[in-house]
Amino acid sequence: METQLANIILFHRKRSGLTQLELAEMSGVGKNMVYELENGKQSVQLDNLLRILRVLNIELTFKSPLRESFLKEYPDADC
Amino acid sequence: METQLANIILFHRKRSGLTQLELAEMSGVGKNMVYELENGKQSVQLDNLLRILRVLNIELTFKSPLRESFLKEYPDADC
DNA sequence: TCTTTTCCCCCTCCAAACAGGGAAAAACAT
DNA sequence: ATGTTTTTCCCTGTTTGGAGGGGGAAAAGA
Repeated sequence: METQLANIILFHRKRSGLTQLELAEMSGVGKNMVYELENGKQSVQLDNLLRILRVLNIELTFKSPLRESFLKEYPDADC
Repeated sequence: METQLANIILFHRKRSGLTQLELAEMSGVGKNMVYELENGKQSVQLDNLLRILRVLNIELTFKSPLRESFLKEYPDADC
């Protein structure tokens, strides 16, 4: 993840046949947001990122040593 | 994900035996950040979230229909 | 019970994110 | 090559996140 985020978004946007501007408008964010995300900017609001990922049909999930233990305690967590 | 983020962070913090303040200081963010994240606030800076996840040893990864295709084009992506 | 720790939630101030405009540059067509 | 679309990257005003402080509630521990 981390630095890959830019590539992930770019890749999915291209595959979706969207321009930066189209993706921005569909996501309800400014056009610069998409540009900046695709260029590795990390100082971005989480909810803005999530809006974009939603349009691109990308889900975030987490991995950690405690994951199994967590899922046991929160059985209906979709992550 | 999404709304679960709060639970994930709380769960991992507790298991780590850290207080909100300790986690905040170790992560290099303000004490309110941890509190807000654990209370479901989505308007949070991505890099601040990542700092906290790093301390808690939580990795983010993504899931999408294009994932396999993406990993083929970016073989050394750790996500 | 009394004490200490942790959490909740208010406040203010400052820096920074963000939107939108615009124009040059690059990419992609025809 | 010429036109068209897309991307890059300025700039500006507005908005908001976020740090730090602090007080009181709540929980934990003695």
